Amino acid sequence: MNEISVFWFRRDLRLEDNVGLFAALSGPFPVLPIFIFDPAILDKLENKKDARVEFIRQALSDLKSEIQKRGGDLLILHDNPLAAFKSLAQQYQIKQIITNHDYENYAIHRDSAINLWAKDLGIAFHSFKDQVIFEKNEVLSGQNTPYTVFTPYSRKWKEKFANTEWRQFESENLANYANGSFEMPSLSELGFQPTGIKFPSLNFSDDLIQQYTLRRDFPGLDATSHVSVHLRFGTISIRNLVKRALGKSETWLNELIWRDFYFNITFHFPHISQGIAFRKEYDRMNWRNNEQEFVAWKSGQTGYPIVDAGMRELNQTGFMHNRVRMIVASFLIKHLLIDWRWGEAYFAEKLLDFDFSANNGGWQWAAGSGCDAAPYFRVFNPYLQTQKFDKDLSYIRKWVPEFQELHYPKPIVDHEFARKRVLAAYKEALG
DNA sequence: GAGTACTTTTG
DNA sequence: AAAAGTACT
Repeated sequence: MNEISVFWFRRDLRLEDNVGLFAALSGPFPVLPIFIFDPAILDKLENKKDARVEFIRQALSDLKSEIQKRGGDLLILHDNPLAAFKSLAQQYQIKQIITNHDYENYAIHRDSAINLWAKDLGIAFHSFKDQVIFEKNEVLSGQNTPYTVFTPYSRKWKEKFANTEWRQFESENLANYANGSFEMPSLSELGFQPTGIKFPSLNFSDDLIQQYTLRRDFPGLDATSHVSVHLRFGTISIRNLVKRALGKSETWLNELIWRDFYFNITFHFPHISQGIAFRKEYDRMNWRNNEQEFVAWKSGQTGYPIVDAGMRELNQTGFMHNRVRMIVASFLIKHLLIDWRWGEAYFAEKLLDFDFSANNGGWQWAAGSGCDAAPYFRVFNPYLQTQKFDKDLSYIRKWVPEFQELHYPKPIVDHEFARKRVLAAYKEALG
């Protein structure tokens, strides 16, 4: 049997600047690159029209042809990962398994099971930092504790970044692949159907980064970079993005640092992965959790045009402008008094760029229960938000075409009434 | 232990 | 100006 290294792609679906792939291709054995569609993840997706599965397939198909150009092929499996490795080990003499770190709860357990199995067979298992700039205990406070406030974290991050030597991992220039030729599973074989959703194209230029601070808050402008979906699946490298941000926009760089920050929070505070609030006392909240109002929110029928526009953008495209994400989150939690986890779950289902850490961080920020969160008594006023950020109503008109100021359905709850109600609810829970 | 600062606000 | 509290140095 042929001796090989297996490189396991997960959230790093690119050849360029891929740390683990570079290590694999630099090693002594030909590399068999694989990707595994995991039924445990796919079966949880209740809606069988899921654009993220299509995005992954497209990215895999691109990867496949790039790898073929370099004399190998990408093996795409649809199986429980441990079972997949067991059967691979019967066909190849696997000398090592190489991959990049994945920090989510499920992934950590999955990887450690495979690591254990490999160890028993004398197969080396190596994993690399690739997805973030700094991980685990690399950025700690003076007390050697993880930061829970963004600004001091970001100061330390920047200091450390400046004092670190950064190299390129030119994995795309290496071609040490094992021979092979494999079929690609079709969408229907994976149990999914086409959605018709188009992916937002990367809107990413030096010009955009430079104007980011001025323009990013206006959802009617196309002024966001849309890198999030590429970061989610690793079709773009975080190191390249940071390099491009340096010296151009502190605000845009900070957004990338927020991403590292939330990954770190997930790593250091595992209770947030069990559905518990970062600040546990916020779980004493007495939510109303009205099902009908939740349906109205999801479908964009709250009678608040800016909220409805955001939810319709999400439903139709799998994307929502960040300013509007804050508005709809605040509305669900504070105006409707619905548990932020319901909103978190709906975003998880719909967002193409869904990432556990960033999504959970964002929702708990809005709920006041998170690290460095908005104070609970800050209740976004949807009318003022519209005044400030969509004054010409261009965003609202785009997503709510029937909108006419005088003939819009009545709000499902009065703003001032809801504001007082939620302040009382928080006081009761926290007092 | 003191002093400073804290993403994205509102009435 | 006010909303509450605490993380960090």
